[in-house]
Amino acid sequence: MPEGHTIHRLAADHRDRFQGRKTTASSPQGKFSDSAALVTGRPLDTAEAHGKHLFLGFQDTGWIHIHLGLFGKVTLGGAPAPPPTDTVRLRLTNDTAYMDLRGPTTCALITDEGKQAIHARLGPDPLRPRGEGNDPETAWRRISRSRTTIAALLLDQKVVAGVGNVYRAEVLFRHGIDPYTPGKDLTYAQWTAIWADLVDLMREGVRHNRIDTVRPEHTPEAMGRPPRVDDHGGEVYVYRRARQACHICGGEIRTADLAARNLFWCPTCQPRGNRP
DNA sequence: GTAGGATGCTAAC
DNA sequence: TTAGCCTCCTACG
Repeated sequence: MPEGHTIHRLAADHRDRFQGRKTTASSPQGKFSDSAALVTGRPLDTAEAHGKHLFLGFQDTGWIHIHLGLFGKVTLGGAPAPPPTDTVRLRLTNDTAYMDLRGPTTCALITDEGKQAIHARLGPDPLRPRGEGNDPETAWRRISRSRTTIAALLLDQKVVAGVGNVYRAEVLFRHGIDPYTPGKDLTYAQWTAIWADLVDLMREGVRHNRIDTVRPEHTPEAMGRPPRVDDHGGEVYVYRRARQACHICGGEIRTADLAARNLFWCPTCQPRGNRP
């Protein structure tokens, strides 16, 4: 399931399996058939991610722009590909590999200009190379003059690209910051620490293809507690742990609706007073 | 078998 | 602020 780390991992996986090789594209489900026909027979030049957007570049054809949304899923495997099911929006194959895309919000063939327009409306991405505006200062310019809560700002892709509901909850917990703190009340030091942490956490997420945020000293083993299993694959402090005990203080994790998303936090470890 | 959610986002009110 | 989109999985009868 897709936050930025998933998409950057997919870009790398596509480069490994498809780059420089003739690709066959099809749309068993039908909605991408015309564009698939244009791509078929072309080699993949490159694959790139910005936030939660994936771009697959095909020689002389353009870019397949993919956004997984909440449900979208990519399956990668070796040849021969199994018979596609009727929900497969896009299938890519070559001699040795296949990719199936299901349920995306977006799967469209776009031009260089179209791609530029998407980059232009996205904020800096902790997983992209630093420089040319892709840095914490660019985000800070918006955050530091916003009355919106830091929890909402972190999910705003124009402010930071790639952070989703899990990283939002976890990074705020790791820095002891009340999610309802207005952006303008955050200190620059707090923000640069959050950014640096996102860089580390999300790189780790790309490497392991899952979200782990619990520091070594807080693992169940280190705390002398029984092992735990979070049902979304990674080890986390607060995400989807409403009404359970905080791993650090033992208090109850809280949840609330914030801008139509589920927010999780520990009111003890992220106190309201913990503001400048 | 079916309802309801889920790591997302946008257009329209 | 809400409805709508897209799919899969779990919990509950």
